[in-house]
Amino acid sequence: MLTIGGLGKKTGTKVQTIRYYEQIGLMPEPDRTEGGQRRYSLAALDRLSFIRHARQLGFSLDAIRELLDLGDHPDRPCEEADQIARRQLKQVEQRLQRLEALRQELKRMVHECSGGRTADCRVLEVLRDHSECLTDHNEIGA
Amino acid sequence: MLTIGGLGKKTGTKVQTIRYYEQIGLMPEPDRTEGGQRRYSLAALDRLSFIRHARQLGFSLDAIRELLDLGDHPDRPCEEADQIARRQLKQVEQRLQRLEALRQELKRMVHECSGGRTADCRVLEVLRDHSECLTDHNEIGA
DNA sequence: GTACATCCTCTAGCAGCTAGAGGTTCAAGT
DNA sequence: ACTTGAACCTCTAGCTGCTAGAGGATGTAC
Repeated sequence: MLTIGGLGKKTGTKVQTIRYYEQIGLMPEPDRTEGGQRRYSLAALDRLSFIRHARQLGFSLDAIRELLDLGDHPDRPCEEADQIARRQLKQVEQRLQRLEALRQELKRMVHECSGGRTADCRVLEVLRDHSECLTDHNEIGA
Repeated sequence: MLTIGGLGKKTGTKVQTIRYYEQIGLMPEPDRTEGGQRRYSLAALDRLSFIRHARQLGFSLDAIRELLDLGDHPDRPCEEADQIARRQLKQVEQRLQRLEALRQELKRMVHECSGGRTADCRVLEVLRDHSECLTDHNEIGA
């Protein structure tokens, strides 16, 4: 039986975050000691590891919820899980494209700055005038 | 003199967002009609364009605030602006690296899924067991 | 028996918006 | 001059995914 702190250490999760996952129903309510402290089973450790790993791969908490549900029904076809992953992959690829365009733009900005007065700063100039951009970067590249 | 809606259209910004920028002091308080509606000058249009463009390039509102300050002092050296841009470039490059690693992992996951039952789903399996990963993806790739 | 690390709940905050309620103003058409 | 209706106003609350802090209780080791 793990304390919440122990579980946090094993999974690289802050204590508050674990409680937050419980609050939003992503982690089940664990057993408690007589004094009211949480004690976690190995199943909880597995589940949290899954969640954290999926987070690291950029899945949203909603997507993770779906994936966890699917994992609980081993006999259902796995198409859904596959689709969620494909969707995620697509998103990642789109973000990559946008970020790459941003990188180009920023690089150009920085390289053209020769270090004079701000009045002549290419960085500020480019920001002032979108038409100088080589790429369309219409969405935030985050 | 532009209405807030007109300004929004010209810059691709939602009306609420413009008011939000005003609230946090990124946009100055504009003139008002007798009835209390906002009316914007061309200077305001320039400023908002600058802000939106910088946002598209991924700068934080704080960074933008700094950049705007620098733009208001044309005689100061532009090193600072350059540094802000370099910092941003670095961040973008780091994100690109992480996202690329995630893409690999997701691609592998998806390709290995042969479409059976969830019990045998590679997607779920990989998520369950981090040790199957080829890459370290310790931070969220967002 | 006492120290003190860890736990508890609760509330509020972060970025950067976005949406809605409930009401007012402006400009165009008649 | 009057009416319509789109666009404006303020205010509050919500989104994601946590994170931090207050103020107090518990558990464990010595």
